[in-house]
Order: sequence, then structure tokens, then C-alpha cells
Amino acid sequence: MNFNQLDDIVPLDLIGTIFGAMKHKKLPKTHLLHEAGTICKDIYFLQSGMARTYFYKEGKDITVHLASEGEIITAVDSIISLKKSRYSVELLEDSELFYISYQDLQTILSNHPQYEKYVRLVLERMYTEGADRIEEFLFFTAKERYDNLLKTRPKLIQRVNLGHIASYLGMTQETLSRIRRTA
Amino acid sequence: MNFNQLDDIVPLDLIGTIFGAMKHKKLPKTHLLHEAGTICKDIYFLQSGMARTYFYKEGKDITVHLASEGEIITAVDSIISLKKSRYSVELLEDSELFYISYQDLQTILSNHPQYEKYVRLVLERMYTEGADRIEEFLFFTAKERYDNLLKTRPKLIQRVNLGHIASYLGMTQETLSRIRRTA
DNA sequence: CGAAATCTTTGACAATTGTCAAAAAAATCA
DNA sequence: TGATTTTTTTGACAATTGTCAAAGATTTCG
Repeated sequence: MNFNQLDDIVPLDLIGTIFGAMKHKKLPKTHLLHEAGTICKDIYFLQSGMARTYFYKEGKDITVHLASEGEIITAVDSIISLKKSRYSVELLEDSELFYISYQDLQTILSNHPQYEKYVRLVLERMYTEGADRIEEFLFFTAKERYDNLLKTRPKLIQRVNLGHIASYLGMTQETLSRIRRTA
Repeated sequence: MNFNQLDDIVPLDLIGTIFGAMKHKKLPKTHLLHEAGTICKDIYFLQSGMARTYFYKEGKDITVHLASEGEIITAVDSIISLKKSRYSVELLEDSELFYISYQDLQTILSNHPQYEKYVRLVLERMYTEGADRIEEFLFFTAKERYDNLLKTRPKLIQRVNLGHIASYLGMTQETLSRIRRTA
């Protein structure tokens, strides 16, 4: 398995326990893992490939989150609250993934409370990453945000449409195209 | 006690256990709870008053987080990683607060692993709030972000300097002043 | 109270980013 | 391959937001 968001945090026996409860699938590019307007029950662990969370604002398609192999993706606005999600989750490449319902994960955690700690550590990391992304918007210009992404996740830029990257960075596709020309 | 980020999630006995380990202080406006460049070890629970997390970018003071009574504040970039923080945490009003070191909190959690679940729930909520804030920057104009803050945290706008609110919303003070005139 | 300090507003102008439309380039697939 | 679809770039222009400087307003505190 290849889960860089977890490997250094979560002990092997927990990975084993959770892994035993996970289902596995290979799915093609453009497949919708989750559709906006429905309640999202599953958490996806990308073994290979790439996915994005997105939604529409005033007719425009906006990418909220991007994940590649080793990373986790789900509709965060639904999985915890069990409200209908604003987001859809779409595969950007043919992908191989493991998944588990949040319900099942919670059952495992109830039976093995010693594992809660590791879920906490993963959440802490996710929270910190989110805080960094907020900072980006507070201090950085469009060009700085792009340069930063280039530095931190270079592969992503080669594999994802310009339009998706632009909306993920909070700018239009045209702006990103011009930024790239100058850089 | 008054902890609206916790009351509806965390059971009373845990609040009691943690509360027993917390220290209590009253401190005046402008007091620095934490200073940038040092490692932040404590988590603060505001009983009354108001605080902000901020830092400097190119000489400009930028507010990253705002908390009022019932909310939690700390230097998130340091408390978990134990790295030196980029942020300072400052009181905006005379405040009464409880605090505990993250270290002590972890010890409590080790001794009472049944409580990990609630820390996870709090973190999930914090993460979700962070995700919402990112969305704001992705889809909303300066005016929309201000209107939204006005709707979700109206008191805050009456109690916090325009400049702090402006940087918190990712715009200049002048822009916010003009937005407010029109609204 | 009244002077000093801090905070907010305003104006003129500049820079950044967005919009709309169309052309160019690249990817897809029958 | 070659036609079709999708993606990216470009241009002209508009809207939004930022910068700098200064004037008003408000708060603080001796």
C-alpha cells in the first residue's frame, strides 16, 4: 500500500485492521466517486491515479481539492455532518482505490479506541494543511500561489488541466495561462 | 463555563477532567498570549473577551484567526509540530481564559483514551470550518466575504478594528471601508 | 478636559485580475 | 490518420482591489 498521508503516522496494525475492512476498486477517468446533492458516506484512499472535489458556482466549475496517489479524498462537507454535499468527487485519471464508509471506520474505532489517537493525528495534519491554504489566500498574489504550488506539488501541475488548477488556486484560467507565460 | 465550540460535543465528565488540569487567568487587552518565533505549548479557551492570531508579511500586520468567548485559540502552526510559530496571539479585549499545555492534554488523553473521540469531533469541526473559509476565497468577492462575516459573526464586526477584520478577510482596510460605505 | 495616539474614511491613481470572444494547440477516438 | 472535441493561449477591454497620501473621527489617558 501507498498512503503517504498515513504511513508516517499510523501504526501498521491499524492500517491492517482498517485495510481488512476496506473495499477495493479500479475505476476509469471521469468516473464520479460522489455526486453533489447526495450524502457522501465513503472515504477514498487513492492507491494510484488522481481525483478532484469540485462544484458549480454561477455556472462555473470550481475545484476545491486535488488528490493524487497516497492521498485521501471525500466530500468533507457531508461525510461528517451527513448533510447533502455541495461537492462532487471525480476521477481525473484511471485510478485504483480503497474505500471505507465513515460509519464502518467509526465502528472500528469504537472497538479499538486505542486507534482514535491516530485518526486525531491525521485530522491534525489535515487541519494544518487547510490553515496553510487559507494563509495562501491571505498573503499571496495569484502568481505567488501558482509558484508555491509548483514548488510543493510539481507533478500535479503536469497532470491536471489548467482550468482545474486555476480554480483550485482561486483565479481564472486566463489569468493562470498568463502567469505561466511570464514565469 | 462557556465553551460553545465544545459544549454540544464533549461530555461533561471530560470537560471536568480537562478543566481540573487547566489553569486560569485574567489578562488585559493587548497582552500577548504567544509571541512569534517561539514554540507555542498552550491551548487557550476564551471564557470572556476576544483574541486574534496574526503575523507580519512585508511589514503588514495580517490577522489569521479571530476568537471570542467560548472559542479556542492557539498558534496552530506550532502547537502540533512543536516548530517555532510564525504567529503571535494577542488579546483584543480584557479577557478571562483557561489554558492547558498540549502536552498535558495529550497525557490526559493517554490516561483516558475514551476521550480521544471527542477531540476528534472537535478537530473535525475545526477542519470543516477551515474548509468553509477556503471556499470563501475561492468563490466570493471581497464584498461577499464581508457580507458573509456580517451574517455569521455579527458581534465580531462591532468589536474588532476594521484593519484586523480586513486582513482576516484577505483585503485592505481601505477596500473594506469602501465596501461598508456602500452596504 | 484636552492633547496625543489610534483608527477610519476619502481621493486620485496604479496594478491586478476578470470577462468575453476567438484563435491556436493538443488530446481523443472512430 | 483525420475529424472532432477539449484544452490552452491571446487580445481588447472592464471591474475589482491595492497603494499612497492626507483628512476626519474616535479613543485613550495624563
